[in-house]
Amino acid sequence: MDFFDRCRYSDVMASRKTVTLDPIACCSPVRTDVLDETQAVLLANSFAALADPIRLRLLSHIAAAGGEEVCACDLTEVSGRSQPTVSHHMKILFDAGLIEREKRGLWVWYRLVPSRLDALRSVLG
Amino acid sequence: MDFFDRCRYSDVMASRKTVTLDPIACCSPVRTDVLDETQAVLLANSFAALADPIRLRLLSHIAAAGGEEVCACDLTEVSGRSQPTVSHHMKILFDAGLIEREKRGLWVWYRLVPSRLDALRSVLG
DNA sequence: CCATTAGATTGACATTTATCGATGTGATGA
DNA sequence: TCATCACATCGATAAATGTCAATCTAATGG
Repeated sequence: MDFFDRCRYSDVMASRKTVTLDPIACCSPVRTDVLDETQAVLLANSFAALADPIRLRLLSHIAAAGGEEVCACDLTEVSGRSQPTVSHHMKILFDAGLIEREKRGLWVWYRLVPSRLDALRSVLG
Repeated sequence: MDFFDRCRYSDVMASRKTVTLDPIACCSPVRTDVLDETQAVLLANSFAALADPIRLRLLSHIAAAGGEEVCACDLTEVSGRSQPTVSHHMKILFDAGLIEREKRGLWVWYRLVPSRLDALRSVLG
């Protein structure tokens, strides 16, 4: 699987839910090369996950835990939104690969995926 | 004008069109502190400007010019969108402070505002 | 002046998105 | 087996967004 295979939209989408490879890793910095259509769609999708104040605060709350996990049960209070709404936003962050989730007993625990934030960051520079 | 004054949403919005100060500069990295509501709204707005593939490609095209200006007249071809649509997207990038525009004669020339990309980037790390 | 040209604005439309009540699902413990 | 709990999903609705044809605006050159 070469560079271009890894950049194919269908492949990337197929891997989004399970995720072992980082779809952003294949994109060069915005600042040096002109993005092709595929890269642009992919990146836009990632930035869209950050383009909502509620999601930024949820993400920031998890990130600020410093590697510790955060219980989903705390997030309605953090965000001031209903449980279905929080669940919806967490799914978007999860699908974007920015957080991992693990269910233990009745509770769901979230943690950051720092490499994904790094990847997005590097795209900007 | 102290830290919190600079973070007030109304102030930031009022300064967005003229821009001498960088509204993002007041925000700490997502990864270390929990964002307050005001910072989150502001940042979400900035990321929203990057959350569209057409805008990413337009921005990337300007960025790839390496400090040179890019003529608006080239951008419909670059993006494959109509002139009004391109104008709409350029306005969003401009309002987000990511590009500057200058009209000379009949043409409009765009250039990147690198500091704004830097600011956004630093928020991610 | 007037015609022409580049780009912005307007208005309309279809699509997407954020939101939440209601309901589904799966784990827990009595 | 059953009630309860935490979270996900569904369905509906309102708001925001991307798109373009038509039009407006301002600069240019005759």
